[in-house]
Amino acid sequence: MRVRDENKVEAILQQALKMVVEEGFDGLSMQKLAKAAGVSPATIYIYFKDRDDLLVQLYQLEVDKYFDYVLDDFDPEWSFAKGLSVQWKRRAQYIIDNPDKAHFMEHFSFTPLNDKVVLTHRSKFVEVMHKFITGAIENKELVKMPLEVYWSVAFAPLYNLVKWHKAGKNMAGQPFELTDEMLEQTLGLVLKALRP
Amino acid sequence: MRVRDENKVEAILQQALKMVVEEGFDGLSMQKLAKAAGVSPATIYIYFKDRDDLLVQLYQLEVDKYFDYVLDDFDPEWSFAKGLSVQWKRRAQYIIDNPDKAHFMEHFSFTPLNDKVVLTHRSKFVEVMHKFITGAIENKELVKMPLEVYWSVAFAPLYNLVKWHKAGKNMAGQPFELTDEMLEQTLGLVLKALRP
DNA sequence: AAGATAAGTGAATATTCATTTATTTATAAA
DNA sequence: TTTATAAATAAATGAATATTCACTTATCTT
Repeated sequence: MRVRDENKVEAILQQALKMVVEEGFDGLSMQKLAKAAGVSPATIYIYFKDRDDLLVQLYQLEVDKYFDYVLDDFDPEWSFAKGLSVQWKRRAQYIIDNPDKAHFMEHFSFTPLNDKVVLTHRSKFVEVMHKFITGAIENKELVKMPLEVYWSVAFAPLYNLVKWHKAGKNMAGQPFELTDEMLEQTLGLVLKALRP
Repeated sequence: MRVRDENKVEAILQQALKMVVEEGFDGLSMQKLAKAAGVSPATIYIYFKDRDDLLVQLYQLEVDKYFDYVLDDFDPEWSFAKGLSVQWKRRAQYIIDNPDKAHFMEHFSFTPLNDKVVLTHRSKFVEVMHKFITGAIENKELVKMPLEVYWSVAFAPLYNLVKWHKAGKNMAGQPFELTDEMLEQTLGLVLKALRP
């Protein structure tokens, strides 16, 4: 039996991600992707049922990698300030180091394909987060609030800043570059918002 | 001379927006759009140079409408708390009342077409915002920070909550519905973050 | 070394795509 | 009413699309 070449499937996935970021979802065609990945179009269909399946699998793989990175070593018993700071900086580091992956994940979530995503890894992730903020609320380190409100206040500003940083321009089209100082300040503001 | 039918161009634009939201940018074809709008494909090319031009114009029109709504009656001389609250609630109202428009605008901004957008109305908007927060900083009503940091902390959480509300599920795929109480609380947290 | 089997492929399929062309239609001005 | 003109269209164009098919190739097992 001929052996499976894992480089091929990895090349397909990473080229697909790159093409979506550079040309949008409507810029991704199977033939162009095959050429970019150095395989035959038919090879893609060995590993993926169809185009949608490829994109959904790619998204799930990237989300898993991201959450693995963010959760690594995380201990829900940490103080709220430490736990949030560590998570926040991990996220910042990952998405600044991997702007294409971050852009793909966010872009994907606005796509109708988002409805096809099934959750595996993520439920574990949310469990840990839930335990973390429930504990923080009990210890009076965090104002009582729904998980979604916490998450939005804590992390949405970060994603927004990185989005503008990647685009090189702010909401008005003016040049914008994110600095460490801005990140520090934003984290400070977020901590201030959430502490009782 | 035959007279221009403005209903036609409006139908084209609104059907395009709807199709993008429901089927993604790769679900928008000119022939399907023409059929949905009740016109011939060739008619679209009377009003728009090509597919990209249609989408870019649509985006700019929607952004202009949104910002007009948000800016209406706004006075940069208001106190920081009042100015932010008014803006925040206006935004919340508009995007909750017009979920498709909001979704389209956000989705678009992750698309390569975003690079083709030129700014007219928006620079005036940013001017007003800049004056507002500069004044607030001078009056010691707002911590000193870049406009982009202010914007991200103030509004990104709102957009995130509405995004989950529209999807009907949160970051973990669990059912989610945004309540007025959550909105109130989020605004409160944002105000707390930004005030000295 | 031979056989079995899954990986991998190039070329073809029918379909859909964005856009154009030749033509008709409606209306404002004469 | 006639004329000029831009709006509007149906039908057509060639290019690009996702996917499949018949076939070849590499490698493990025997």
